[in-house]
Amino acid sequence: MKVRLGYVAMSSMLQDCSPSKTVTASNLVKIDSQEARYSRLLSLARENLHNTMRLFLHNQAHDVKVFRLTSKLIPLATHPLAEDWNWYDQLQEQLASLGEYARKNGFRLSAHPDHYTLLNSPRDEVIAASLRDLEYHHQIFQAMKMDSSAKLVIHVGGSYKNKKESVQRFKENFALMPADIRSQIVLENDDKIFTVADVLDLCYQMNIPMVLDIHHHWCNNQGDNISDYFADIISTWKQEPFPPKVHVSSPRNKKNIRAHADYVDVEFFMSFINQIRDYNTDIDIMIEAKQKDGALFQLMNDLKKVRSIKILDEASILVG
DNA sequence: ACCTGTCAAGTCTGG
DNA sequence: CCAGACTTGACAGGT
Repeated sequence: MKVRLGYVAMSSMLQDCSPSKTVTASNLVKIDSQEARYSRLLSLARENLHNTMRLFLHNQAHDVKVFRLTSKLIPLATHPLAEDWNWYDQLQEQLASLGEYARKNGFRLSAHPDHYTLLNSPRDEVIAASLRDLEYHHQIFQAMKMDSSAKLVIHVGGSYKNKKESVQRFKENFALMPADIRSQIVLENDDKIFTVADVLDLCYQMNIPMVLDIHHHWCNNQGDNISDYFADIISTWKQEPFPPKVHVSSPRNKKNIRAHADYVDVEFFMSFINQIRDYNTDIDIMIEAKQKDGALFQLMNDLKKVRSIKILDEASILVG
């Protein structure tokens, strides 16, 4: 089975290459004319897209095919201050060339709308804001001309003191989402509320692929053994062009187990690989570590010493 | 050049 | 009922 490694949003190796530059709302309102505000936002966005292309070139040069785009590509895109800013038309060309490069090189791209995107909130305004945020992410991929294999990874949401009702609300609100957005959404187990078992159940009912986060499972598992779920998690991806996706990170330390460590521990990584190798399925692993691509390449280097695997290129391995 | 408090957004906890 | 934590990179304003 082939295992490809990827990383999140930004490089710790490239200097001055942030794809997430922004301006604060309070600073933007200091600019008097609407036109000048939008032009400030536009130039930041262009810089972010330019740096994203640099990241793509860097990734391609080092065989990294799995990558998550930052949610901050277009500054304040869903903020009321930018409501009438037509970023889509202005950036369409630049986004299209990113998409073209990504497809040409077989990149697997995703995005991870942040924790404010909650499809199971009981509050209408939260649902509306969440839909806006999902539409924003969807538009980015649309401008890049990517299909629904470019996924939006989200969590189920809050517990609102009643998990059962909260899951029910997720199902109802998810069903109300536009179909093109629905087909892009995948669900991930979280580190506090919805376990692998919870999310897997929901994914089966709603026909949604499931991203397994091994670190979150470690924090939130109700005593479940993860290997009992591998077969079912894998099969949620069977209709998809890409193999199952797994998030891997090491806990920062004993005191702060939910935070991500700088690097991924090779023993920790291999203990997961050794559990899943019997299932003989290709997988893509998103390395979630503070050192980003630095952590990915460090892990690849550490893996050279592991005899039971074969190094295929700078960012993928073969597990026998 | 470097440091620190703050940031658009929601939920949950603890006082 | 309200303030603060949660998590994160980057800004903004200070030294």
